[in-house]
Amino acid sequence: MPASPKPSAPSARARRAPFVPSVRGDLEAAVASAEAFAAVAPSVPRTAAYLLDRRLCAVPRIGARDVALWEWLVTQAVAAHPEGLPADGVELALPARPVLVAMSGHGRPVQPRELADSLVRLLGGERQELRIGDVFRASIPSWVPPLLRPGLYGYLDLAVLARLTTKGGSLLYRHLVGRLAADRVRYLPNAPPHVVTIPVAELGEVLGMPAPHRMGPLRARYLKPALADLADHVTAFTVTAEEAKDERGRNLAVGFSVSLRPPEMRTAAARLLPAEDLSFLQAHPDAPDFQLRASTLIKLGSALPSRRVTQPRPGSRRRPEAALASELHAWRRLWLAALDEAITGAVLTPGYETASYRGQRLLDAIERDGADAAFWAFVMAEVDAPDLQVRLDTGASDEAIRLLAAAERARVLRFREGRAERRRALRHARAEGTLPPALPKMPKADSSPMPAPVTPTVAPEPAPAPPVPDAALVALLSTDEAKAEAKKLWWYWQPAFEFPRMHAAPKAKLLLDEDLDLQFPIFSRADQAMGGEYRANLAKLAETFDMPRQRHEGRVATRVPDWIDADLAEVLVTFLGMTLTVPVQNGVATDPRGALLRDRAFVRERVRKARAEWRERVARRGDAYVRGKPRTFEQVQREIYGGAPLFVATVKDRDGFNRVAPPPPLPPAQPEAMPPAKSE
DNA sequence: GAACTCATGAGAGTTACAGC
DNA sequence: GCTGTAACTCTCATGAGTTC
Repeated sequence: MPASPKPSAPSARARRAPFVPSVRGDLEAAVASAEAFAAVAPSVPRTAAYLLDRRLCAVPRIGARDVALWEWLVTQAVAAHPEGLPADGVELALPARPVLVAMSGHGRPVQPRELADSLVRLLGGERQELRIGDVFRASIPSWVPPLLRPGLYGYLDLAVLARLTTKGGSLLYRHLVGRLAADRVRYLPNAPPHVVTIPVAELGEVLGMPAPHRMGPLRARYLKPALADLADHVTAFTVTAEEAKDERGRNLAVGFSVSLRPPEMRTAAARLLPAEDLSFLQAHPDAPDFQLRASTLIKLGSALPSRRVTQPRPGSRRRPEAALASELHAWRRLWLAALDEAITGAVLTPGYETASYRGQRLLDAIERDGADAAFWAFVMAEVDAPDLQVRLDTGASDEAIRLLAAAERARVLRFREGRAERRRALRHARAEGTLPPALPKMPKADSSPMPAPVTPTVAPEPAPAPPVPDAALVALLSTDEAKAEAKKLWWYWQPAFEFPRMHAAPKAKLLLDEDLDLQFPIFSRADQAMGGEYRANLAKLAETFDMPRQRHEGRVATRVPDWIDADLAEVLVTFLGMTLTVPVQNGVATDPRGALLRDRAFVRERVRKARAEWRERVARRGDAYVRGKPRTFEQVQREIYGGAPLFVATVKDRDGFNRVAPPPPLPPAQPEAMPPAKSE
């Protein structure tokens, strides 16, 4: 007799909302030029099944550039069908210009005729006569959609694909990314290389070599050029190959040793951390040139596995445990020590002379890439070759504690000096008349001395100005005065950009109430001409950041909703507050109103998604979860076992099989609502 | 005898440049 | 921005000789 069907409890994974893969990097910004494409380096998610499929390798006469084109086509198809590709394939009509950028990784712009040739090689059919501004047709064959059904994902870097020159290199890169995804390999510092073994015949297929697959030609014509290509252009990992032979010397397989490189800042994922964990940064600022963003530390925590928490064993399905907040603070202290060493020249270790991010080289990197990128590179260099962290191990000596304290004091002095310098510059600029004088505490609406380029008086008018035509609006925002005002507005937002949870809502409210009219008269007039879209964005920013309160709740401090994390906070400030500051400064604000509307729509979508994800997470954590309080044993167990009841009462049925006991009858409805009389 | 290395040449692809 | 062209580079197939 077959066992009675037992309804299995849904696992935690099954109950979780499915992971939605998305492109890393701004595709739209990337295709502006080949340089922008290399800088943004968009990465696209692909399932392991798709990456390990060999039908693309078998396309006759396929080249490295064809692979780059192919991945671009699939990316566009996925973007056009976010709910899943149709089973019978996808017909696309795409502009030629972006894809030419995505194929031009070798320094020379690819020409439309080469795109046309590539399309014929990949998809067959009639050759299309193309020009750079044309739209071309492409069809994704029906074998692709089933391979892209959700599963394990790896990320292909499209900029790497554009740079690779050999077809073996491109195909091997795809295959190795697929194997890393299938084997769930994640970065761990000092982890041994992950070995991917591929039999010779299979390797021939992977590299696109026609049969017969003999090791001699395979090695000389495909494998060596491919490995050299990967060594030159792939940034995510390094790979070496070793051939395995049998006892008679016959080649059996090739073992690829893949070492993941430390994650890059742009690809690291941000995660939710309690605000109090990183409020330390806000209370301990550095000089602007060296100030780190909270989001950088959060990303670092996600990218670097913790050394204090026991990590999952190799091959485990579990993700590595992220670094603890205390570990992030330790990295920050080390960074301060390195900064102090570089500025003062007081050498701490021999690495000062040799390491890539120490001494003057560290200061150069900060000037070139910014403090956050330099900090990231410094930490990754220390992870690879620990030097300063050995010297400054606080458990080893008191001297290390003294050095770290000295670095902290140096940070305070830097910050104070920078602040004093900014104030001196402000006073100097006001004395010279390049900046308006300081505003009185109680501003007079009728005596604003701010010079305006077109009309000198900018007092708020009772009736809204009639809409200015777009050309006039663009002209208004193209003057030198408007550019100066945009620069001033950009600086005005900086505190909110750095510390959004503290400053974003107050800044938005201040701008709405008085500062926009008084300090930014040109922007105020432009906003009136745009129908008040900028003010609407500011109102949206203030409302999103500062939750509405009940009457009995205090209104002094900003009350930031729980679902706003550090990244979303930056997005809100950037897209609602600072939208026009950069384009106006650069003189490229051709459609300011459209930009405001687009940004608001983008933010609305991000907010909706963040709120939905937060609700889902809270619901998963359990009914009695309170933010900031440790969960009970039972809550943790429920999460582990996917909500299945921890203890199940059973009874035997008439056949003698144990069944889940029916739930006990509910207590009588609301007996305590009407307490019985004491006399009873 | 199987598998490998090496040399060679054809053809396709890539790159750079001039001219429009 | 496009086209034509020549030089260069790369890919691929093939065959002779060598090694195990």
